[in-house]
Amino acid sequence: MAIDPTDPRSPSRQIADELREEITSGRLAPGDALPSEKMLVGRFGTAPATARQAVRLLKEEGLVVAERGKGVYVKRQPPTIRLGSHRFSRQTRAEGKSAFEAEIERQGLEWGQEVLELAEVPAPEWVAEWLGVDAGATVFVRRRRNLVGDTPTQLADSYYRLDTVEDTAIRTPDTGPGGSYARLEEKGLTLERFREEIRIRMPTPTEVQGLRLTPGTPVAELRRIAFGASGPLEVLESVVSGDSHVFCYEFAAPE
Amino acid sequence: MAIDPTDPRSPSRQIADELREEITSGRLAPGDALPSEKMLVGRFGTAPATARQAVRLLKEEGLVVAERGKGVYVKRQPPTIRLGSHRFSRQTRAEGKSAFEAEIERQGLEWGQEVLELAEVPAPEWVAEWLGVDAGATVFVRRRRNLVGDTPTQLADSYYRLDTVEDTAIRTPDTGPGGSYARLEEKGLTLERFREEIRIRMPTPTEVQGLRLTPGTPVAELRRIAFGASGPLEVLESVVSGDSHVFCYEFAAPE
DNA sequence: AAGTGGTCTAGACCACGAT
DNA sequence: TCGTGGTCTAGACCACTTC
Repeated sequence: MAIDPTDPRSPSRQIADELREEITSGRLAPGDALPSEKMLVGRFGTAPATARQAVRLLKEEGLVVAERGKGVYVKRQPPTIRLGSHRFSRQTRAEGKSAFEAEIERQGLEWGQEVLELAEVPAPEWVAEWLGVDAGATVFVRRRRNLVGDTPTQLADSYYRLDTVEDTAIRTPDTGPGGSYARLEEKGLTLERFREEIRIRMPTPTEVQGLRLTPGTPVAELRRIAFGASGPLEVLESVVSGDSHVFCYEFAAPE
Repeated sequence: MAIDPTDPRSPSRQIADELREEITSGRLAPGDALPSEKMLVGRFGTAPATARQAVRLLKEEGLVVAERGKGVYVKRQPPTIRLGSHRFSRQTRAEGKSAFEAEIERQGLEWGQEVLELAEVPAPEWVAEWLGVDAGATVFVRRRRNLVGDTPTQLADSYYRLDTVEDTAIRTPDTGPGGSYARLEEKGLTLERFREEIRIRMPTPTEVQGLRLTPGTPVAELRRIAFGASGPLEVLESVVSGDSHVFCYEFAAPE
């Protein structure tokens, strides 16, 4: 139970491994408090900073989360949001629901959205390339934050060519029933296929704040391009917290 | 350039933000060395541990990587491996290439694979469910590690029902040309569709070692089920390093 | 030998939560 | 008020790399 000086692992590693074992074995369940720093010092006989280092390792692994003035707790699993290709069903749009909304309600969760910015901006390089416009051309961007319950789970920026969204509710805070895709189809711009790319990384400090992420939570960066008959209609970049999302895809075996 | 005591950010945050700005602005390019701990102490006038704390924040963000006895360097972008639905083309199998192999060679990279274990094991719960066998039933598992160049990038465990792989090279170290999917099709088990789920998390210490991950690198956990006409043929669980992979999917707009 | 990061000791003060 | 974690000071020793 104490530190073994002959062990090749450093003391902080030994403490971290011991606590991790208690977590994975279930002796410490999600929501349970870890021993406080002082208790670890007493139990293992190290300096406070060494006990802290051990707890920090577990935080970096995303196993535990500290709450200021209270203690360090084994992370609870947040409700999982499944993001799948069935999001883009025309049928759900007909029912007046957006892709995100449909996905959340299908799972019986509450839903919310904040519009952060509506603006005309110079297109970032990759957006210009995907939208098929000149580098630096002006495009319309819709930045928003999606909420499940009262916790933000997704930052999403949609980019459009100016002529695509001309005279549509996509340029206004409320896009109306069925969301922006419904507005595009009303204009005769039928969505035919999608391409998505998912990258994985640690969040920037801005994203940590915007998504209220706890340390040790990675994010997925999703880029989507929605194609109509005549070319790309929307390019989306979205950052979602990794601990509450699963991406699901189904596809037939190609030739 | 020094610490501002009136700044609400803690000194280590101020140093980290300053260094991050130098990285994102390009003044410190990928591969460049950060100022050493002692230089940071001289420049900002803090205790060594405070400078260390700043560097640790950047490591947790995955922006920098420390090399023992040398210094701390801005991370280089490793070559990106695109994992897309076109991996499973029957045509590439006909050319004698496995899904992974095809993907790598398409990008002009070198390829390797180590078989870690071939065994009959009791099915983990989710595998039993996906394969459609009883919980705890015996299944065949093929554990392997994929390499690009000499760096491991992917740990992959494939599970099969015993009757599926009976009398096939899938039970042997070398599955032969076209990989295991080619062997299944030779048996008349045609692959018809796939379902994939991607989760994002921080790696376990075992995975850090197995994939030679640097601190601050998240991983993706990919679960795939391959369906034949008569039901599931293979269930795969794969862990891939987040900093060298992009997942790509294309799909038509569903009804 | 000199420089680097990794870890540790042994304290200190602060902000915050619970009582 | 007391216990908690968050941050800091001011050193120390070690393992490793480079010269």
